[in-house]
Amino acid sequence: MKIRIKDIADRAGVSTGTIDRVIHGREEVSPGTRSRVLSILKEMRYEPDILASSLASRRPFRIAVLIPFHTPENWFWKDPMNGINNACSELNHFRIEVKEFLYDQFDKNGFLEKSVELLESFPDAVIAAPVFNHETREFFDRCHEQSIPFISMNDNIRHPEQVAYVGQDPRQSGAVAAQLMKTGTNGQGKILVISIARDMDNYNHILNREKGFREYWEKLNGSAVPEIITRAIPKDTYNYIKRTIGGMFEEFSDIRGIFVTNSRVYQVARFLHNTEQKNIMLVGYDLINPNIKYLNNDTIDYLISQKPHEQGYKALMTIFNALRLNKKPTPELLIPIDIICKENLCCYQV
Amino acid sequence: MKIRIKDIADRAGVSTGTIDRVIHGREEVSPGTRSRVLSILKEMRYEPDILASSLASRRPFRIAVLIPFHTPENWFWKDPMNGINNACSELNHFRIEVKEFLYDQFDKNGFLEKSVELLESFPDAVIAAPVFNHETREFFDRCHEQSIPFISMNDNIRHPEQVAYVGQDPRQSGAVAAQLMKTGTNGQGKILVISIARDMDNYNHILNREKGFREYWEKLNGSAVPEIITRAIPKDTYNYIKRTIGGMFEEFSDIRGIFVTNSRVYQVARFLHNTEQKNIMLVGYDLINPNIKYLNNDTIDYLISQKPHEQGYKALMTIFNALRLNKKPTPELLIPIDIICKENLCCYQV
DNA sequence: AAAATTTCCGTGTGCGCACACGAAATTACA
DNA sequence: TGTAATTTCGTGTGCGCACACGGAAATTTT
Repeated sequence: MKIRIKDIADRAGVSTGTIDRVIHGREEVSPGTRSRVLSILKEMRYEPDILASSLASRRPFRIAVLIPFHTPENWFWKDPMNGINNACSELNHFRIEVKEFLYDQFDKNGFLEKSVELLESFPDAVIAAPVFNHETREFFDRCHEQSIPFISMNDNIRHPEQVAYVGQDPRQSGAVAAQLMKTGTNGQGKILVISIARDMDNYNHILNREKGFREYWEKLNGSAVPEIITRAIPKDTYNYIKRTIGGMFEEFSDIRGIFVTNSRVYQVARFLHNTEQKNIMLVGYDLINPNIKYLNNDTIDYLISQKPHEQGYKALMTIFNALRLNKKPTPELLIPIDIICKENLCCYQV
Repeated sequence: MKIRIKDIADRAGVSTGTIDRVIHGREEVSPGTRSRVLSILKEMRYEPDILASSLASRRPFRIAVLIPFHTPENWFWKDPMNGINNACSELNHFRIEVKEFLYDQFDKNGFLEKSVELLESFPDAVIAAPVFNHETREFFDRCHEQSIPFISMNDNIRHPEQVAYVGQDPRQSGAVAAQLMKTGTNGQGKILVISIARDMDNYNHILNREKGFREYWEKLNGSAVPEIITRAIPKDTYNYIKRTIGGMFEEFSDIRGIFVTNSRVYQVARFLHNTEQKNIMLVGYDLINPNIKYLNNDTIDYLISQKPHEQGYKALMTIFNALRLNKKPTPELLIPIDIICKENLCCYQV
């Protein structure tokens, strides 16, 4: 039923050793038999038995991870790493090893150093998050030169050679936020779009989310459309935010909703809570603790989850499936845009 | 590093064959050595290598599935079965076999026949959906007698011996629907709760969803609370539904929202669409085609997904993990209560 | 033409486990 | 005490593959 190396060998009139050499692309095979074996392999649709293969090979399958490290103040990259490690432990029967190359997400040189270190370790595959766009692109080129397959997560840079991209569509998530806003405000009044970001971190995401948010209303015809006021806040200290948002409330009347384009939404929630403004609809991103706190006391109405854990998990699973099981993935693995409220929160917490 | 049977054998002063007999609970081992080996196994924390184990054993791991079949008119059980089959093909390296025992969900005798047939095939594990509560309970007892592990999905019956339950919390999903309703109506006006169900299928689910919906408003203090009017519709023909709902609109003024407690929400959507009532908020269940149609044309505002595919997938994965990998699962595997709108629909469609 | 390389390929062993077979030890029975 | 029956256990083989080793054939060198 199942085709084994032995079957191929019999058919080709050579020994299993030769088949093995062909399969693994090793030398010491004459061009003639090599091409003959290759065609028989294809013809008989040989697929290696991953059980026997993993059992017999001493060397583990080594995956290198190149993402920023997390700190007590910046836990953003903690969940993706956990997701990767969880996937790894689920697959550890297959002798998988994950090696972490973690860098400071604000230090370009640190990134470069780590990426060199990574390439010198000659891993079997790479998972990377493109924080520094240009540098990551060069790093991927280097991977390709060394013929190391790689996968990108969280932020798409569409390298022609990448196995896949795992992440969320930021435009679409902006549209989801707009739909929630429409349900809550019915298109009346004004809506603020607030981006709180120092150092432009994740700036692409923020821009695209806002874009998707605005496009939603443009596509709407016939219904009422609110006035949308955008503001970028370059500092994430509470005092600064309080002053900025407070100023906007003085400047504009009839504000019905606020859409915060990233995880800093808890700062706006804090402001609304402190000033006891109950009837403002508030939507933001990410299930981090301060956000959850304000979700539970009804200051934040909805959060959109990026599912960082699942991103890491899927990245590892996908690259394993692609390389060990020969299952070619869809090039863009889009993570669902989950809408979280107080009532369904519990199911999403790991 | 890793403990093998050989290590245990050396330690116990016997051969690997004896260890094998102890591990598999076979006879032909003296009580003395058996207990000695058992304690050494525990002490050294032996865990079998599932790779080698699957490779060496000729017999596949046979899983029996006892759920209703689906028809062109009743596709409810199609996705769970697909989820099971997908999980199976992901695990098929490990020599897994799924055998389906499908019955008519309205025919109790058919269920009984299939369950007898199943037990006579002596599977290694069972996945079942408890449509007939009492009969399923007896069936689980029978499984336990034959020492066949089993897992229940979609509807919880809490059998003491079951490996786990996979499904959604219907109460909580009712609360989610209520939260959406509150966002959309702000607690003003009246809300209808409609249950369209012939033959009381899934009746428990329906009751609990309504319960959760009502409890949400009871817990609310300080805010406006709408008047909630419940109605059960025992037939699912459009004419009947049109008459009933039409009557309610005549009877009650200021209806702002409708919550349909199951997948028949498309019938209500059809009514609203035909009568051109645009400002009624409509929330229901399940991503089935007619519902998706009305979601896309803005008649249905939100759908709650039961993720039937994921339920089947998780059921199989869980029982495999529990039995082959010795990973004990959490007894209740609750599927997230996903909120679907037109904008995030695409990510959830398989 | 013999020797020295180099190219090409077959054989054998082991990964950790399952299971069949048969041997040894023990017990039962005459 | 000897034999048969039974219990208890060890050995060997195979699952499909990876990889080391060494041998034969082809090629080059002397």
